[in-house]
Amino acid sequence: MDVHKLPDAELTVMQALWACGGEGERRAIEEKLSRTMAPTTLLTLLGRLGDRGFLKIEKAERRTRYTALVSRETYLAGQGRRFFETLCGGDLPAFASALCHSGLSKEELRELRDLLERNEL
Amino acid sequence: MDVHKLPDAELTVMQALWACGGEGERRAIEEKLSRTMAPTTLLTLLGRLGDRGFLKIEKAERRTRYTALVSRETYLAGQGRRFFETLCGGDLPAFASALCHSGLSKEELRELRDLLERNEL
DNA sequence: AGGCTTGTACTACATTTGTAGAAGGAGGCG
DNA sequence: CGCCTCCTTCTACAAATGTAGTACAAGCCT
Repeated sequence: MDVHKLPDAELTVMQALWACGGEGERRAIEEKLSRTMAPTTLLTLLGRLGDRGFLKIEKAERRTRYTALVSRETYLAGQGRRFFETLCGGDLPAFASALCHSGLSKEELRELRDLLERNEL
Repeated sequence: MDVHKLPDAELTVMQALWACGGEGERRAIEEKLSRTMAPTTLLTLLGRLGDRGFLKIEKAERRTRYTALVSRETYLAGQGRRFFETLCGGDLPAFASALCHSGLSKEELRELRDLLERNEL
């Protein structure tokens, strides 16, 4: 249940993999990356993510296939929890205040409330 | 406006400093720490936080006084923003979903909505 | 005054993270 | 068949992070 935090570079790669629908080859992932990095760098990060159990690596003759083992939703939920517990110390008012001052517009906040209400059911 | 992310160990120290009301001497901070660490370790971390501009270090003859330059609220708001923008990619529904699945109870979620509504005004 | 206590400054070092070059294997092309 | 290209594996290394020992200054106790 406790999803470990990823270093920034690895998170970037996971985001790309999730953007590929959770699986793909190196090339596809590379295209979804929000910033460039040497192919070997990407491979290194993918390897580390594999070690951490965030994805599965299947080697074919020519290509290698990467499949996410942790979904974006799961990861986000884990980090949301982390934010609330670790950063805010489990203090709801502090949490709410942080959200309110995190640069969201009034409309966005209103929408967020709606979404929370609907999700809640 | 963009508050940089702190490494875990340094965050732990800042939390302790904030718990001291934003300023104090090494000893006071040490008492608020959520976990133990060698005094020298604490000093090292305080020094690094000073370098980052998170706190001010004033040396007296015998004691040294540490004063937070970044408030807890500011930091939390910055990290909330970071969570929304970087982790959730600015996607409000994903953000809401993450909050809903982050282990908060129904009551807590309801309270969160209320707090958001009140803060919003 | 001599030694113990407390506090700080330096220095050190293992790990983790960020990045990538060198090298080797496999398929395609002239 | 020999070469070029693409992909991956290994190895490397600097910077950031986590943790702490050593050493030295200022009081304090006897």
